[in-house]
Amino acid sequence: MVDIFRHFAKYADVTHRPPKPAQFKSQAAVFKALAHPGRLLMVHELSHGERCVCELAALVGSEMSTVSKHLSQLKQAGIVDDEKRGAQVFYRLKTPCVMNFFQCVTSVRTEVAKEESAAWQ
Amino acid sequence: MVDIFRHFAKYADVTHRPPKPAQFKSQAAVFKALAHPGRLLMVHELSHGERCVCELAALVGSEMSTVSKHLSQLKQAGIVDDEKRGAQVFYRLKTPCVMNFFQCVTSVRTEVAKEESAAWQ
DNA sequence: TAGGTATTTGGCTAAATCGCCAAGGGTTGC
DNA sequence: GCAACCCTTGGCGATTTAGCCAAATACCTA
Repeated sequence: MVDIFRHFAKYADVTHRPPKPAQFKSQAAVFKALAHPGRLLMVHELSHGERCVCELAALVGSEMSTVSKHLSQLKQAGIVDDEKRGAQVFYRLKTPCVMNFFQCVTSVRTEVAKEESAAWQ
Repeated sequence: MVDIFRHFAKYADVTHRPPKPAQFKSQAAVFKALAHPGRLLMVHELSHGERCVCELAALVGSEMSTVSKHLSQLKQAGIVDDEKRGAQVFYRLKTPCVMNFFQCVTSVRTEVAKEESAAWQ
């Protein structure tokens, strides 16, 4: 039987934490916030600069209340930050490194698409 | 009124595609596959090398049927690949660049934790 | 103060997800 | 063959998520 904990035990030694995956739950929350086409579109748009809620609502074509909840999720995950100026609330990317994901994800998807098209041959 | 499509129109010009967010749906599927603590733990483990299903099931402490479905999701998203050898099925990371996510996500979470601890002062 | 705009929150229903159990298929070894 | 093991699939109830509407809140202007 292989010792499946050998790598994880090494990790636990470094962090001085029990091998319980609490940090994975926290990290999963970030990915969960990005796991929605509309929210992904908003993040992409925010990479060009800050936007108010009404602009993003028009972009994704949903109710403003829906968009507001999506932005709340992104804020909760630590991906965006908001600032109220007058009657409007402007959102901006908090951690631009999130945009680095897109290149990798795109490569993943193009690889998948390549295989799917090959399956039709 | 601000022209909310100015940036998106530019993007559409480059890609020669309509501004419909079909690619965002595809990308969201990748993030959705990573949006689970158990799957994240498995991906992390697979970054050290290939593992069979029973090893991963013991690692996350779930039924093998549950783990098998999780791995199926990761495979569907193009993140992992599988190979059957004898009675066992080994999974491995297909796109190691996925691991680049973790550093950024960790920075996001530590930033959030910093703010949360500051809120207790 | 009243009215219009911008945003958030609550509530509701439909849909998706999760994890378990049971059942089935494939492989190894006796 | 057949028993044991590895893995996948189907199905089920419980939980979560999505998106709309309505209501509440905050701000600006007249």
